Amino acid sequence: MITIYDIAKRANVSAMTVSRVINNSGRISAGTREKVKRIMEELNYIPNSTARSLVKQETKMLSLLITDITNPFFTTLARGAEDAAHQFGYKLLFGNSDEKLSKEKEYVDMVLSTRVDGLLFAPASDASAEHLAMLNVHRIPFVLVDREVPGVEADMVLGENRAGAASLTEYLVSLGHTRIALVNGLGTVSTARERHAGYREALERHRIPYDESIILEYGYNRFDDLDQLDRILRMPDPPTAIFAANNMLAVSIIGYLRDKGIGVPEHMSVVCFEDVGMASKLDPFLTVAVQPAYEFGYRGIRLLIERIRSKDEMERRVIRLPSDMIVRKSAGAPPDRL
Amino acid sequence: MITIYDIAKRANVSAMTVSRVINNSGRISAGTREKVKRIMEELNYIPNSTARSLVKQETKMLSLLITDITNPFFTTLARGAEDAAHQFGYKLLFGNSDEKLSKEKEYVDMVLSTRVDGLLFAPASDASAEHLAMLNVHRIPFVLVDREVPGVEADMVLGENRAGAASLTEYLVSLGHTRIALVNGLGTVSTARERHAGYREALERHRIPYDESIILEYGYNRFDDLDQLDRILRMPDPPTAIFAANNMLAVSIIGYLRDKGIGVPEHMSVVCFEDVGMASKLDPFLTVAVQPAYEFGYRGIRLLIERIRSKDEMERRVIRLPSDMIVRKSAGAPPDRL
DNA sequence: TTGTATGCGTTATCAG
DNA sequence: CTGATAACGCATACAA
Repeated sequence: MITIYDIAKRANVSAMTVSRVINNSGRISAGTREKVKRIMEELNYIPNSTARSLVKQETKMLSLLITDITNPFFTTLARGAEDAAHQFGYKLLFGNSDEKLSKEKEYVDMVLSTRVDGLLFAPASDASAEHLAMLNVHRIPFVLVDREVPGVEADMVLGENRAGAASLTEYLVSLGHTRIALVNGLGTVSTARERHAGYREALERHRIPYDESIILEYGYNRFDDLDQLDRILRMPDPPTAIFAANNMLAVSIIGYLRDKGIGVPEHMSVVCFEDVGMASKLDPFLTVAVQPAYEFGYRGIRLLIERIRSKDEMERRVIRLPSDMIVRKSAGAPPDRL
Repeated sequence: MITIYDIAKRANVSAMTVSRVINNSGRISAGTREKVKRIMEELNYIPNSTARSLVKQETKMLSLLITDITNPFFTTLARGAEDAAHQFGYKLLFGNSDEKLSKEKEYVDMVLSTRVDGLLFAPASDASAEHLAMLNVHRIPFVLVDREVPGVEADMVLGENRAGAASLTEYLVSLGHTRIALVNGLGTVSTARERHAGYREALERHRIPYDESIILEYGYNRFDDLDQLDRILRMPDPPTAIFAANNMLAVSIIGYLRDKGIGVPEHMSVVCFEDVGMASKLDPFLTVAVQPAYEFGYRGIRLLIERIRSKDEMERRVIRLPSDMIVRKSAGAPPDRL
């Protein structure tokens, strides 16, 4: 490996001089600067950032922890995060918790020892508080993205889940639906609670009774126990519409309905939070509330970098990003009205 | 920051003893081991891997460079890579070249200075050879994934593009099509060349004339200049089917046809290489050749780790992964036969 | 079983 | 404008 000493020897200067030209620090005569630069080129020298990190106590690495790398929302978010990081001279370490606390913990341990300069964190659930506490112990700055955690004070980039869910629900109501099922994420995740609140709020506004028996809960990426859905379909007064709290759930639900021969939207209307990536381009079918996923990532990283630079002197910042309802074809009037 | 010296002082041992219990190396009396461990717990000690990397000359970090982070093929590949890396105790640094050589170069420079132990590399084009050469200069092991580069000898995980493309084409032929357009990726990318070869091979096998005027070339992620497509649609004898060389192209083409009021498959059959993620779950519509994307990533990382461990003593390995044709509904008999 | 000296590649500090 | 020295946190080699 070529080091600054190799360069120094060849250039007949000290290692410090080489270091200075690399970092453009201190005054250096044009002559030696050119000479050193030339030799660095010749020898294909590349600074060792490990060594630099050790002395400077910073790695210029940020970490992004998401809960589902196969979900287009998170990959688009990742894209935004990567762009921002790259733009500001940071590298990005990715992690995928799969919505699992155990994987999340392993990942937190990993980044702790890697000494990243900061973390953009999408917590798997409220229980992530414990992992966040570890970050605090070790003074690693972090920004929460997409989800918040009760009791944890931090910079955050969140969606307007409540308003978005209310709009989607009201849209169904405007179509004539009064029996609207909610297939939600787990109650331990803030977005699920907020979407639930928005749903309920819309119902109340229109004096539609809230019925717990048509509220279902699943993990955002694990739609396994279909019996629950089956149960509400077999009710004497089954729902005529389903509000799925995220895209994966919506996709699974529609597949399930298709297998049962239940047409969407003829027999059942379906809307959901989050767009479905390529699917909506291939066939603009699903009516959704789209979140600005790229912005989540981009602004999250920016916030994080500002936090790192300002240490604890900046006051806490929370950004709320609105979602945008896109009406397509998966919801229509309830069948009994036709 | 807590260091091994802090632990050592509290435990009345030397730093080396602490280092030994951390690494389970050398013989240590059960007593001191326990004592040291307890104190590490108390102080929330976490080893500084930057320092460790510097002395051990390895970072336990691998890097994955893909060309499109929004393409489900690559995110699934990434998922496999991450699983493998995690399983073998490596961290994964992600990069996204966007099919652009300039971004690829920046990324290569970055990882070079980060001193990752190895790279899983999906080259943007044949011109990536230059960047690969830089890796060789600095003795960074790498494995090529999805695409190969002429003149570059390396371990690789590739798809059976030729056979897959031939199957897809033959399927169209079996449906009765004889005018089949190919909307391909750039000729500077190995997969595009191989898919083209497979297409041509199938045509020849069935004595169908090969017509260059219905071969189009686009970047895999940039389907902009639609005039080309328009031109072949207006031909006196337009194609009755289109073979899109990747998923993004297929999605764009179908959107374009839809806007023109051309129904798929009634007026035009469309098939493509690569599945379309959620879209195929939401509506199993597109007939495709699916590649085992997860395996690409998982096996790529395994190959890379084996290469790192064996230095240059292992012989070169090339893994070819077959694709699987899934017949859905986007292709049918040519309209003039109905 | 445990400790001491040294070095990994770089930068901060202070001296010249 | 340039250089010598120490330090970052840890592990290797050797000694005790």
